[in-house]
Amino acid sequence: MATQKLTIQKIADLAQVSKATVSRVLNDYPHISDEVKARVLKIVHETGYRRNHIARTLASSRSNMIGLVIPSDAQSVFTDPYFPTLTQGITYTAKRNEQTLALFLCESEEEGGETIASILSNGLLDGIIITADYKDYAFEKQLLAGNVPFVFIGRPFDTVCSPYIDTDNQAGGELATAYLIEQGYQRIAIIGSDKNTSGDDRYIGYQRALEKHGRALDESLVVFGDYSMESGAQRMEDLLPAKPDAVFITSDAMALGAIRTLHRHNLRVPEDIAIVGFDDLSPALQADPQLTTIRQPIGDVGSLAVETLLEIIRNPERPPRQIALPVELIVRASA
Amino acid sequence: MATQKLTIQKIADLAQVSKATVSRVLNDYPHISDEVKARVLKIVHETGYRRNHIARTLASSRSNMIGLVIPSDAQSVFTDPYFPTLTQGITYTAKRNEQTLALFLCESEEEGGETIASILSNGLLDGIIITADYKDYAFEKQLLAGNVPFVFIGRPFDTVCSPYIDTDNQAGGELATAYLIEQGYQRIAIIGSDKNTSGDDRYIGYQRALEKHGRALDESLVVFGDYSMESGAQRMEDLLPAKPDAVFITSDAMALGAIRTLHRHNLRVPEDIAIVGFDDLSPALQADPQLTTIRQPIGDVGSLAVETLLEIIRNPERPPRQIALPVELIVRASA
DNA sequence: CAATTCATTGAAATCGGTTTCAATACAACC
DNA sequence: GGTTGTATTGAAACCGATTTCAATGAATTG
Repeated sequence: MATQKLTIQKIADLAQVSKATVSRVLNDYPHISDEVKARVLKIVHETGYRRNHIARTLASSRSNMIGLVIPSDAQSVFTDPYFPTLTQGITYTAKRNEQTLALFLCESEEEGGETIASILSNGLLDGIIITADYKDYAFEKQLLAGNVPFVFIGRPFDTVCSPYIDTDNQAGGELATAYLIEQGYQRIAIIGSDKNTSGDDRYIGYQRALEKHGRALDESLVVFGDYSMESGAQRMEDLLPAKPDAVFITSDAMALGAIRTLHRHNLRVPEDIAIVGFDDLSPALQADPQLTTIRQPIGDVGSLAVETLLEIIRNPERPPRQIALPVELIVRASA
Repeated sequence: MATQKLTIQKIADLAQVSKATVSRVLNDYPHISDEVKARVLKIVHETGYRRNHIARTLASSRSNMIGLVIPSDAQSVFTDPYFPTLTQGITYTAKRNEQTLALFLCESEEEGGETIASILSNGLLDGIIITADYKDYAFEKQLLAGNVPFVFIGRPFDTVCSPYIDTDNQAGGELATAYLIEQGYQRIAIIGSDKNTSGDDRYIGYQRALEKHGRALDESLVVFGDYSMESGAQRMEDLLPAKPDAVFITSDAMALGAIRTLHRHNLRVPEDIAIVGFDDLSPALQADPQLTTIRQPIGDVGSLAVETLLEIIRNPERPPRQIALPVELIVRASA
């Protein structure tokens, strides 16, 4: 079954038309007689011909290929269920739009810059999606200087004009905290993250909820980790002397770690300390008790990023869209 | 900073040589005078010129791009930390070899077939890596019929001649079971998986260890799940009437679920029932107590898959390599 | 010194498509 | 009937590199 190489020329010969006509048929151009169209399609079908992606790209300067750049340290891509979920949403929507997805993981800032430089200049990709959020973005300048469309996932620090898709972290923080207040908890702590914009926003939401309910901010109830399980365990340790009766923990992974710490101290969740997490990814269900948490539509963020990117590719003039998707409180057993 | 489009022709003009010469310099061909070489490189450096990847591919029919195909149902890619870890190893090694990685997730058998058909015929990829293991592979025939090099990850059912990289699941099963035997446990159960070759192999290892130690196989101590946390929880429930004092659970995620079931029954790990898992991915550390488990070098599997694939691409004649990487027992608190 | 080899370079073909431009044919209009 | 417009098609240019082939000149050989 030696699939001998089929080119558009061979198809043209078989159908007794020119290459140009075959190309037009395949690209669904108008002004082709039904007869010719049928003849060409028949041959294409019979032979199983498929256009060479590379040649199409070169000629049309549209590759139908987009990139996903994840400039993150090895550890978190590994551990954090955030990335698989996101990737899932992206690949799914990319495929639905007949886009091939290229994946770039970068382990250092420098490597990220190099990766982006190479993408910008080698003409392979129609556009790129970049997970931002936790770095002060030198990349943004680089990207704006190039002419490859891009969309950030998560709000980059200090961005003015770049398109991004994020979740509504402030609303999430407020929702979580307000829920704890309404449940009657008095000393509501937060384990936040000060390494990224989402962490900042969730903390802002926390503050806003306290304020709205006339509660003062108690600095001793505020600590910051880095979203990882380990940091959750440690920060909870730091928090115990302040005797909180509830904690808003800004990632489920940290919540998992925190619960372990509480168990070690023979404190029960939620009887002794209530917990609300953030993410609603797998750790939320793995926790014992299962977490009351804020659900972020991570998959949708990925989907929307692809759609937004494709829109920009098609219509580069449009002003950039900056979107924050709504979040939702999921009540389970931990609060 | 309008990066006006640089082509090899412009570089050639600037350096006052022909396109061909520039190409040779850039590809490090021999027989170029040092003087010309230096002149060209200087211009290239000054202008920041980079070759157009697409054009190179078309002309040389080498894209330096490989694909990773994951034909898996949505759920597991999402949940299972196996895939991120694997992907990590693959992207890392791909990058080190200056390969771009394209990612394809397929949610159904049919979609997988279509994806592979398209890869096989559109000339974009130099080769592909496919995660196998849990499907009876119609894909294998399809791949063998095409002329794109490939490597499987995990041993496909019934493969004869296809190259694959796997971990030594039989040895792992034997190691885990033997350890439990040596620790003096008497009624050693297994929660296996009968949906994939790795599950079969781990079960074979379990049987072999029993046999070597002169223990009879007790059917009531053998149940099968599907590697997921939920199935772990359920199968453990099924297992309790048989009163095991130790369980070899063939994935850490299942072990996590199983431990939850045990806790619900007020059974303690490892005092009442000891557990050995398999994988040594994040769930192993999230479990309480942390899992004694079999470490699979998943990242290495990914790396090796890339290297093997590149070797095949360079040298298609070589007979296919089928490799099983060694595993290792990691002793923690659960047994 | 003529003949041969070898390093160095450029012109042109090539990869497999898309797209522009011009040509033709046929219908519609004044 | 001549003019205009429009649908349909093909020839050829083009995308931006690599690679083949031939040409040149210098170095080596007999």
